[in-house]
Amino acid sequence: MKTDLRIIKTNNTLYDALINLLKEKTFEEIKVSDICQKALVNRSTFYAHFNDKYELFMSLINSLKESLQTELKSIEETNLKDYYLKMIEVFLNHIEGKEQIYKSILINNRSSIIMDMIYDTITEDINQKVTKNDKDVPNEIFTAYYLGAIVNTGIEWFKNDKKYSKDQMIEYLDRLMV
Amino acid sequence: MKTDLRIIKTNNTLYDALINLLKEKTFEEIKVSDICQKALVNRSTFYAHFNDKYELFMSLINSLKESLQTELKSIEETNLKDYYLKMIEVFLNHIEGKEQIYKSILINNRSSIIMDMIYDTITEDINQKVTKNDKDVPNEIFTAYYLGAIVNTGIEWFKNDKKYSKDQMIEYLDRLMV
DNA sequence: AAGATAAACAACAAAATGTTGGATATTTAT
DNA sequence: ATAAATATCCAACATTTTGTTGTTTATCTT
Repeated sequence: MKTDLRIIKTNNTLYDALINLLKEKTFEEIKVSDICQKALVNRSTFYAHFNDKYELFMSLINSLKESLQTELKSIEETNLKDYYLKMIEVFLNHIEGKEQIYKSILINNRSSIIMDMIYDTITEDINQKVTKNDKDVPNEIFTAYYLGAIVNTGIEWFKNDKKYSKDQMIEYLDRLMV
Repeated sequence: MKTDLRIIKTNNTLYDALINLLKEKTFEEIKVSDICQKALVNRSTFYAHFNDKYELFMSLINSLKESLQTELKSIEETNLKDYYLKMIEVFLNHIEGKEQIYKSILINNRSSIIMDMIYDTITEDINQKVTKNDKDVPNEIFTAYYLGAIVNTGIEWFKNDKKYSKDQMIEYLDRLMV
């Protein structure tokens, strides 16, 4: 049994409304009524779908997470170094592909949830595929270090209007990772 | 003209109340009335000091920022590598010193604002002191990379109940930075 | 085309936010 | 130690935002 078109439709317009509002104000400043007004959806309908704005937001974040997860699946390398190099590419492609959404969230809001989401998602993927590192350091530390470096660099690149090309960035990150 | 003791007093109890509430719930879930109730401060008094709970929160974050700034001043190294090694120490000491506050914020809440604050503060300090890096990569990229790595590793260490000693962590980070 | 159901609408209750004026308590400065 | 200054308390109120509900209308599914 497939989902009613009307449901998909209102969900999407609610997502869109939220994304656009995020360009104007902080998430905290956005009221449920703002979202509904922009989405041309009745407030009672909103509550039929989500308990509050956080649920809507998390649902949005979750759809991003699912995309990222799928994209990470393409990485087959289990060797640490190779995995990271591939991952950098997948990651930069990912945020570039969802540019509008990421931009709207990163403009007025602190990188927060998004970074956590990305970080967690990649960590899970790494833990499944890569088992040990060559340096003499515990795995969690190792992962925290390199993921922190790569994700943060990617986000900064993105926030600064992608001053360098994606290929250039991959090049830079490769060089730094040596 | 020094500040009225009463003001300092209520401000402090409001901070304390917020910090303790953060151990129990998300910042979003905390209401102004909750804070006042816990602080034994009248709600109208709260509004005499802060426009909303965000202002209180940001004021708290800001006091953390000021400490960190002061502590970073002790670093005199302008050579990049040396700066980072010193900075790691200052940084880990900083979060360990304010353990209770950082813990309360990091338990139920996403690392977000805190990480941004730390990241921004150290970046400013770096930009004042260190001018160029040896690798063939733009400065912002370089900084984003290493700071992302170090700060993230530090936060993860802290969130996981400091499984390793601080000296051990400094050792690990030194090794990874080579 | 008929039945099912989502969305709109309107009305309401409750929670939380802000604001205000006057009484009370504490602090500062003399 | 006391007077003047002012921060806090208190209580009441207006406003905003959140949630909920029952009915009608529109849209989708089969």
